Parts: sequence; C-alpha cells; structure tokens
Amino acid sequence: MGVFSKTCEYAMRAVFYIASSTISGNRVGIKEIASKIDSPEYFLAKILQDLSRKGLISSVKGPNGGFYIEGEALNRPLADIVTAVDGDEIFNGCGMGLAHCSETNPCPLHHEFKKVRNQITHMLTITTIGQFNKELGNGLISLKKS
Amino acid sequence: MGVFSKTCEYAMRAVFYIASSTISGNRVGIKEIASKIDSPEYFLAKILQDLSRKGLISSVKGPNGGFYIEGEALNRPLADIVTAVDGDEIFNGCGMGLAHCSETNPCPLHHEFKKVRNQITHMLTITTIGQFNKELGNGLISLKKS
DNA sequence: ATAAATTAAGATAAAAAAGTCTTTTATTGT
DNA sequence: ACAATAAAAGACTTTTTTATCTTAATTTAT
Repeated sequence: MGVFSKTCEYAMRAVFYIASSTISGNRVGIKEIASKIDSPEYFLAKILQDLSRKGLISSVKGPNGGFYIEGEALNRPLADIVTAVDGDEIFNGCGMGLAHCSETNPCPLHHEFKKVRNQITHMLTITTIGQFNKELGNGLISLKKS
Repeated sequence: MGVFSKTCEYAMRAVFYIASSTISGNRVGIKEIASKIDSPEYFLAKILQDLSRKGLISSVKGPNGGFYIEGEALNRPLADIVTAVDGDEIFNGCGMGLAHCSETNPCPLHHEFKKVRNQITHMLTITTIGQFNKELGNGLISLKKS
C-alpha cells in the first residue's frame, strides 16, 4: 500500500502530463494520456471526468478535443488534486487511525507522525501542477517506466 | 485513506496494548484487546494470529491464556509490525506509483517524497514496541478515542 | 480424565477500490 | 445539415480489503 490511492497516483501523473501538453499548446486525448502514464484507459477516463467536474482540469469534446489545463489552474498546488481524489485525511489524519488523537490526547506515534504529515503537506503545497513541464519535456523527469 | 492500512493500524494499536499488559505481568485476551483499542474482535483475531505465526507476538491457549510479548521482542522496532502487515512498499515505494522511479529516473515528486519516506522510516525505526508502556499506564498517551 | 477457557483455522460475507464496457451528448470540420 | 470524433455518463464486473461466524485444537485447573 502506498501513501496515495491508485486513483490518486493516476490522477497526479495524468495532471502533470496534461499540464505538459497544455504548455506545448496541445489538448490531449484520453488514449494518449493513458498510454503515456501507464494507466488503464477507462478507469483514467472516470478520474479525469471527476477532476473536470471539479474544475481542476478542462476538456472539450469532438474532433481535436481533449484535456487541457487553464492558465491559472497550472499554478494550483498538487495538494488540490490529492484533496479532490483522496480527501484530506492524509493532511491531518492520525497515523494509527484514532479519530480523537490530538496534541492533548496523543497516540504513541503522534509527535513523530506530525512531522510526516507536515512533510507531505509541504511537498504537495510547494509542488504546482504546471511546474515540471521543462523537465518532463527534456526527459529529466519521468511519468512512466522507461 | 491513511498512510497505513486499517489492518496495520489495528496491529500497531494491539501490539502497543499487548506490550503494555505484558510489562504489567499479564497475558491479555482478544476480547479485552479489541475493546480497549476499538477494533472489530474477529478481525483483530486474524491479525494477531498472523503476527503470532510470524513470531512477533506470543500466545497461549486455554484458561488464563492470551497474548503477550517476549522480552526481547519488546525491543523490536515498530517497523517490523508494519512490514509484517503492509509489506515494505511504504519504505521504498514511489509516491506516484511508478515502478521504475529512482535517483536516475525520478518522478516529479521523487526528491521531496524521499524525505517523506525517510521520515516514516525514521519514525518506525526509533519507535519500539515496548517503549510507551509508562505513558500508556499513566494515561499520557492513548490507544482509543477517550 | 474431564470440563472450561481460550487461541487457531477455515469458510463465508460485506464493503470498498479498481477496472471495463456501452450508450449518450457535445463539438468540429466538411 | 451531416458525419466523424472525443468526452460524459451510466451500468456492470473484478479484485482487494475489511469483517464475521463456526468449528477445531490446546491448555489449564479440578
């Protein structure tokens, strides 16, 4: 089990890929995205429909249609995608699954786990959806098993 | 979705509870553990059977039987429990689910996610199974919604 | 030895997550 | 207007995770 659900992993990879295509001036279809990020096509379609409904990505139907990301949405933190897909448990949940764990009623892992959560939050906050396009373009960073 | 599976959360809570009882000189039965850590009894039974088979905890059947933890097992890192239940993906998996993500073929999150993983590993390595007994005993730390 | 207590094991069941297929709706180019 | 294209929506299936119940095997105390 990873830190994020599979759905969320696919979503993050797809969004980076779409962002990269958008910067290059192209809309991109579900088939291409799925194949480029190694995800099941129909399943990814559902995920992107959801992100589209929530306004995190955009799409147009028909010939030359496909997915893209609005200019300002490119500056959103990746955290927005994670929250949309997995909810916010990862940002403030207890490591041991206790509903009432808190500073005043801490679980055994509380203080150390807080650092983990903070690091995750930091990672997802400083990372924006559109920020890797250069590296993706020149192959310095990968979305796929190469 | 949390960082650990529900199974793993129950396992960690149960192990801390058993350790605490062991230090107090008692074996503890499945009913008591389940009720004290807020977990489904039969499900927890399966989990503890598994941990017992793997030698991480011990048990005896019959009257006055129950679960306990051998002296030296109390010094094991919590990481051993997590590995037994959830495997080692949490310690070295890619944040975006890419099988071939690595230093030389990094995903967009690689460098930041490495810090997350390291923090998790650190937390689970420095934390030993038996180390919270004092705090648990005096109520400074909790395994249950109180 | 026997009865009671307690974990182990096996068999299901229910719920959630992941994955697939089909039909509908919207858009574009001709 | 029409045909082709591509996403949206809906229905369904499969797999995995979580949860429950029943029976068997041990152990202890009497």
